[in-house]
Amino acid sequence: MGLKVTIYDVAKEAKVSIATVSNVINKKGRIGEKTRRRVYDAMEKLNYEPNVLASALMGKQTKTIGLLIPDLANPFFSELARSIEDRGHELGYSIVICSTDYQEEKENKYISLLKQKRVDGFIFASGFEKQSRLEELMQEDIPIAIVARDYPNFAVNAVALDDYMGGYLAADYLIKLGHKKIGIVALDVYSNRERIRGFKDAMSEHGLKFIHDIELIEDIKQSHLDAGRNVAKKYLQYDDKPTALFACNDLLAIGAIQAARRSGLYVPNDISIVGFDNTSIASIVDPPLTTMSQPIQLMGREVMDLIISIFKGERDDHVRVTLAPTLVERDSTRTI
Amino acid sequence: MGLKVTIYDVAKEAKVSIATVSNVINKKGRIGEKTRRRVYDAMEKLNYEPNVLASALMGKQTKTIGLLIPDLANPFFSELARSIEDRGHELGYSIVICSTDYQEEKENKYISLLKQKRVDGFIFASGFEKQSRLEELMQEDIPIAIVARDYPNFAVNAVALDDYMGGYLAADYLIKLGHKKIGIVALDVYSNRERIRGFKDAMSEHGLKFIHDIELIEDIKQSHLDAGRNVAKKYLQYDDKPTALFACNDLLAIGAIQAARRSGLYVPNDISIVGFDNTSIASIVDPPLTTMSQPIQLMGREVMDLIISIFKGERDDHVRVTLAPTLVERDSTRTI
DNA sequence: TTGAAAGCGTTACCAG
DNA sequence: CTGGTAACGCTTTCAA
Repeated sequence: MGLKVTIYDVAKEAKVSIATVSNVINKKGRIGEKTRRRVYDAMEKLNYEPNVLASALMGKQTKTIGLLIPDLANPFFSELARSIEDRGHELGYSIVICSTDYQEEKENKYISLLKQKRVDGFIFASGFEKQSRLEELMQEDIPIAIVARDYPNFAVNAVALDDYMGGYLAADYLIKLGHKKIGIVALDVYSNRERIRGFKDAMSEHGLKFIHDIELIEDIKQSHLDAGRNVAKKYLQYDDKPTALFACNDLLAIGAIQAARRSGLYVPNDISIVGFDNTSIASIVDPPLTTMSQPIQLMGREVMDLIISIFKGERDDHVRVTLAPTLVERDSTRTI
Repeated sequence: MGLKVTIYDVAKEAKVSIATVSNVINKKGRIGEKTRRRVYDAMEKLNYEPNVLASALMGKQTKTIGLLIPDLANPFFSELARSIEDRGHELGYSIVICSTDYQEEKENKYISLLKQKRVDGFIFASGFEKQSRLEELMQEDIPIAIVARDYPNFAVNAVALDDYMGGYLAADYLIKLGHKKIGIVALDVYSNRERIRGFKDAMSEHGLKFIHDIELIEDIKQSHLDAGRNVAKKYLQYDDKPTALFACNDLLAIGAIQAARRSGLYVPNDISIVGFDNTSIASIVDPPLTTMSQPIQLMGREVMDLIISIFKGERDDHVRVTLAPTLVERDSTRTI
C-alpha cells in the first residue's frame, strides 16, 4: 500500500492492457466509455500516481523549470520568484530556484545540474549570465527566457522593464515638483545605466543637467543599503547639494534616507528621494518611499507564459516583452 | 552534438561495456586504472552528462527536495528558503519551492505533485500542514522534516526555535529596562502562543502580570502590518497605556511602530517595542528594531542536514533540534 | 477500440 | 576485473 502502484497494477485491476491505461491517462486514441470508466475507477481505487520520471524518460516533459536568480533573500527577487512560481503552478510546472550570488561559477554549476535533471527550460532573472552561456543552451535547443534584465543586441526571449522610461518618468516627476539639482545613486549595471539615460534625457528636455559627476557603484555584491548610504553621503557634503536624489533601487534609496537622517536632514522636507522597484519594504520604511514600480506580478506571469509558448513551439522567432513602470507616490518626496 | 550522448556512446568511445562505464561513474566494483582513464577520457570528450531521470527510475535518488512554505514573498521565509537552498546545493540537492498561502488545498496539490516527481523528501517550513497529511507521508516512508514550526506531541523530525525561551528573554529584557506595563501583539498560532507563555512566566517571576487582556490576531492571512497596527492602536487608547509592546514578529512590530507614530507617540521615547525574527527589514526600519533573533541560517542548515541524515538511514528514531533565540538590541527600546 | 512489444538511459546481478 | 542482460515505469507504433 505504498508508492509502488504502477501502471501495470492499474491495468490488471481494470482488466485492460497498460497501453490502454496510458491512453486514457493521456486522453489519446479512442477509448470506449466503459473501459475508460473502469480504468479511472481502478486508478482511484489503487490511488495511482503516474511516475513523472518514467514518462519524462520517454521524451515527455519533466514539468519542471529552472529559475536562476542572484539572491532569493533579496525582496525584489523573492517577490519575482513568487509570481513566477504562482503562474508556473497554475500551468502545472514546478520551479527549482537557484541563487547565483552573481557568481559565474555557481551559475555554471546550477545550469549543468539542472540540465542533468532534464528541466524543461530555464528562466534567468538577471544576474551574471554570460551571453555565451545562453547561446550554448540555445544551441542545445533548451528553451530559455530572460526576465528583469535585458541583453541589448542579442536575440533572446525576454520580458523586461522599460528602464529608460522608468528613469524618464522619475525625472519628469521630480522636475515637475520643482527640483533642479538632482543626484543619482545607482549600481554599475545595464539596467541602472538605462534608467540614468532616461533620467538624463528628461532633464535635458527641461534644459537641466547634472551638477555633479555620477559615481556608479561598482561592487555589486556589497550591501546595497551601505552602498546607498555612502553615495548619498557624498552628495550631502557638497556645498551646492542636490534637493533630490534618484536611487535606482529601493534598498539604495533607503540607504540614502539613512544618510540624510545622519546628516541631520529630513526627508522629504530637506531632500526628496525617489526609489525604484516598489518592493514591499518601500511602504514599510519611514518615510514611505516614493518609487518607480516594477510590475513584478505581471513580469513573473509574462515570463512564465513566454517560456510555455516556447515549449509549445508557438514561436521560433524571438520576442521581447517590454513592460512599463509606473510612479508610486508616497512620502519621501515633496515640492520645493 | 546535443544532449543526446548516452552511456552507450561513452561505452563505445571507450571500447568497454555500459556496465563498466556505469561502474566507473558510481565508483563501484574494482576497475583497472587504464580502463577507468579511458572511460573518463571518453566522457570528457563526448561531454557526457548522466541522465538523472534514468538512474532515479532505477531507484536512485532524484537529488531533489520539496520545500513547502506559506509564502516565498515573506522575508522570513525567503531568507529561510535561501539558507536551505544553500546547504542543499552544497550537498548536491536541488530545492523546489512551493508557497501554500496557508491553504490546505494548495498544500495537498503540491504534495501530490512532488510525489509524482519523486522528490527524495519534503521539508515543511511552517504553514498549514494537517498532522494527518504528515502521517500519511511517513506511512509511505517518504522522508520529511519540519522547520520553524513545532508539533507538540507528534513524533517527527524537526528543527525549531525555542519559542518559549524567546518570549522569556524578551520579557526579561524589557523588565530589566524597567517596564512593568507591557502589551502583546501576536497571531493566534502555536509558536506565538508559546512565546507569550514564556513571556508571561518571566513576568510572573518578577511579580508582574498583564494589565490588559491579550487579543490574538485570528486572521493569519491578512497583512501582518495592518494587524499589528490595529492591535497596537487599541493598546494606545487605554488610559493606562503600556510603556512597552512585545510583538511576535517583525512585521507586527513595525505595524505597532506605525500605530504609535500615528498617535503622536515616539518610539522608543514614549513607548518601547520589541519584535521577533530579526529579518532583514528589522535593521532597515526607523527606528531600527530591537528584536529576538531567530538563527535563520542555522535553521536552514540544520533541517537540511537532518533530512539528509534520514536519507542515509542514520536515524529511525525522531529528533527534535531546538535552537536558541538571542536578543538583538537596536533602537526601538529604552529604559523607563 | 484494444493490446503486444519495442524502446528511453540507467543500475544491478551474475557470469566469465 | 569486465560484460551480458534483466529490470525500472512509461509512451508509442503497429497489428489485431
